[in-house]
Amino acid sequence: MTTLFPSRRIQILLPLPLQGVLDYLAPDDLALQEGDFVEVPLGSKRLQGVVWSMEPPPSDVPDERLKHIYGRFDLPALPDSLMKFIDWVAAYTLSPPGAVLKMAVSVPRAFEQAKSRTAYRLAVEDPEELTAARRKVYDAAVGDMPLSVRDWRDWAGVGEGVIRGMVKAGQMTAVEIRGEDSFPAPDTTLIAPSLSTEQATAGEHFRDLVRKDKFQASLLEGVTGAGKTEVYFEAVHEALLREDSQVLVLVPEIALTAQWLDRFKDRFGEEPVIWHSELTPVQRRRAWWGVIHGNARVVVGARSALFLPFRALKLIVVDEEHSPTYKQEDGVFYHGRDMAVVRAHQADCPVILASATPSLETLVNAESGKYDWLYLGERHGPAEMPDMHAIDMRKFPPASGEWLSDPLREALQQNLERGEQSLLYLNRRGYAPLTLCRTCGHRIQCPHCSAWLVEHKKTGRLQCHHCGHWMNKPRHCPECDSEDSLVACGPGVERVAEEVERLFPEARLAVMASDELNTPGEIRETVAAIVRHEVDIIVGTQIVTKGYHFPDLTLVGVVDSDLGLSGGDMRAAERTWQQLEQVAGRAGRAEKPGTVLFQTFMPEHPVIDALVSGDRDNFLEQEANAREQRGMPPFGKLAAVILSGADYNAVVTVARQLGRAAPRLTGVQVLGPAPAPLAYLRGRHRYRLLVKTEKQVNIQNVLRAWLDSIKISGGVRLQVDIDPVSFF
DNA sequence: AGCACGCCGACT
DNA sequence: GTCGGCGTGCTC
Repeated sequence: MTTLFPSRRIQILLPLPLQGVLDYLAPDDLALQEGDFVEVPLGSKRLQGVVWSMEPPPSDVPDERLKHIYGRFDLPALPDSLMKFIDWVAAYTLSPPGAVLKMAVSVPRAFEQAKSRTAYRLAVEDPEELTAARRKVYDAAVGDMPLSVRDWRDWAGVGEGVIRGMVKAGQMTAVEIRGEDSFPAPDTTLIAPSLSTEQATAGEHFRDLVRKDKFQASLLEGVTGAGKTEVYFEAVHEALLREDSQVLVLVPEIALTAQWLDRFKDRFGEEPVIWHSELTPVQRRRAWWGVIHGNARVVVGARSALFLPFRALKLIVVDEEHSPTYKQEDGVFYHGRDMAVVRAHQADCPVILASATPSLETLVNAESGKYDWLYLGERHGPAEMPDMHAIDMRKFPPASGEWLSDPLREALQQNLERGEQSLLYLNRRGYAPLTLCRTCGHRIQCPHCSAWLVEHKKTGRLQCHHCGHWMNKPRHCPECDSEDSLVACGPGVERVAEEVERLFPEARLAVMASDELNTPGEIRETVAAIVRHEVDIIVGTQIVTKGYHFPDLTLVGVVDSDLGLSGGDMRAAERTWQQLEQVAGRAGRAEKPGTVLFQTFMPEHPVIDALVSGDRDNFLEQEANAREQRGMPPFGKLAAVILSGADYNAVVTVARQLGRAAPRLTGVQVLGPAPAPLAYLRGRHRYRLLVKTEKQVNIQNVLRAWLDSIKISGGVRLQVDIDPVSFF
């Protein structure tokens, strides 16, 4: 059948987890190019998609089954580098390309035409005669930037009538600008802070890379407090000197970067464009439009910012590159740090991975010369590295129900007397991680997960940290019904805070945990209060490790240094070291020297030894050797196949079936199936297989061939996690 | 991801 | 005899 209007076949990628692209017909007279946003029918719905190819390969879907596209949106095309990136990520993670596209375009009302508004710019260069008011307008003008009448009024300090008069007189012309798409450009003329010699050297190196305008990955390693941010700001500055350039800075958790934003504003006069999943729909749309139209020059964001439609990416920075938060573990499983390197490669621009405690993966690449390696060994300004000591808890056991040893208590006391700030770190939210019945030994578990419920005294609840489940703390044991027999076991930050209150009733206390600080504003406020020294002792989880600078903080006590060392995870030691090194780095960041005390039951453990002796090279080398021997990443490849479902038997059946069909190839090893470490999560039973291959093996091909050979049914879901980081 | 088609329990 | 459960499969 021929259609009335001549049309051609094109391929559209829809932001849905479909197998691939779909063919559509587009009228010949509609100018289209790859990357264009179009609207198409799918079933009974209208959907937005992207032209993925104008020359589709032959397909077995005949022309007469094809539908016509409705039309094209008036938007810049999806940049070619992003299309390549989407295809690459899809192939690498074994995800449908549409699922990856979804991450790039899931912006409310992204395709609607923005309301345009009228702005005015000066039309005549240097008019000879001007009234005083009009003179003011000329003096206020910045380049030929168009402003609305109202903005001119406020900016130049004249009445609106003056502007309208100038329009009438032909001294100004009207331009239509899109309603929401402008961001103020960062100011590159501000005076940079003075840098130390090593900072300046590293900064110059990065400026050079940016000027070369080629892909190159670098590790910027620097002890905590060495001023890495100022160094990569040099690179950001250099990139911004180029016209229409864009820069992406990835941070682990955008909610926690208030201090970072302040520093950026000091350096560049404006706040960067912010991107994360908690943005309101309006903010999201505004940021996305700013990026695709090119006027969002610097974006700071969580890992999902990698999928923004940058037109002219000239630099990517991954701050705190070791952070496990870069790993996305739902939907499309990807590692933000690794994908940032790929993104930079495709955009052909430099990428800087910054950390005080680099991941083993990155260090191996730096050592092999694949990445440039810049090292900052001195703290900036007068600050020195803190003293680190282990407290052997076997020698100084606290009384039952208490968690702070005598040496740590004494150190806190002295620090208080000196009027300096202290931080107690415990990576455990809530009051107690376990509630136990003294009578029958019952442990209160989450009904939907294989995990204990954590007591939160503040809310009087027992709460699951893996799903949303909670219950009020009961008075009777749910198992044996004994009254008042439930006891809290182990410490969380709330409990340590309680102990501090008891010990130092006069001290001003702040608890920093995600349960206490819900919004970026609350975090900002608490951080500011600490900086103003309105707090003497901080008790905090994870979130205190996020690069804060507290000048008066001189003592850090790690309540349980051993937490996280047990439990078979190949990254347990590395991660614990990173975390503790980062916490330790909060101490003594200004003039006053810092002390760090690690409470531990195994002071001889390599992690504790590495921290106390400062010999991290030796520690990391051992870690690397251990992994190399076992063929683990980064020396081999690893993927996890996770099966989950509400019906235990169905899950096990599929798992066994997969295990039997496991590929038998040289250089490929399949481990399992075995119950996944969290064997029951959110009401689903979980089984896992691990695939380990030698480095030269294409693990994706192995997985595809294997997984395609098995038919999965019965409500069982299969997820593939390439390069898994957490093993839960 | 939606949404429609399709085979087995409690209602007018 | 029909309404409806959500299990499987398709959408160009």
